[in-house]
Amino acid sequence: MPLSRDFYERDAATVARGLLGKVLIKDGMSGTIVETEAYYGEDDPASHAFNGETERNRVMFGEPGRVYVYLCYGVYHLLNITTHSKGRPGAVLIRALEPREGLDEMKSNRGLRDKSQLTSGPGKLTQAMDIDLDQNGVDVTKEDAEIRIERGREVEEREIDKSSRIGISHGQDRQLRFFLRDSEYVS
DNA sequence: GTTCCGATTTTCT
DNA sequence: GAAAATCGGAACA
Repeated sequence: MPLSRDFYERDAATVARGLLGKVLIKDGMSGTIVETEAYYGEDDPASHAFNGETERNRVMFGEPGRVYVYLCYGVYHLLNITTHSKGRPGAVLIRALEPREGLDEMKSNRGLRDKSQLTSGPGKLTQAMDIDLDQNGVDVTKEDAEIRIERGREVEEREIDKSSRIGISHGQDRQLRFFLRDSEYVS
């Protein structure tokens, strides 16, 4: 059973923390989420929503629990899940996974054999799972959705570490990156 | 082992 | 015209 919409209809940092240990599923491939980042709206200069709604970031302004995919540096797709509520932009960037099922297909998609390199970064995991703009707007709370997120194991507070977000030039003061301290798959 | 650089596209100034 | 939520390969040590 996918997580319900209530799960996503909360503060972005709360959702980012809560997603650690959950399982991302697509096309028979799956992985445990081990690293996330929270993004807000008009008060967050690092967020795509900072300068208001555009065609690209529209889904961030819609209902929570949806996939927001966009192209980074014109090369890599990055996977986010929307949070907060309709009209209040927010999203969680999925930065890294620990591969669980469908390893052969992920290796094929990445052209790699090394398991630890399969999904240890936001651009890598979308390549491994074959995620691109086609998945933008998918509702991850639906049982038959192309991309789903289900309950994995419960994560203890002591397993979680946090830091500043990566690859941004503004808003580095806030500790909005969350990851499993001992995971080998963190970027 | 580390550091540097290019790819490529959307958005905003 | 520049910057952006990245990655992998090349160059060097």
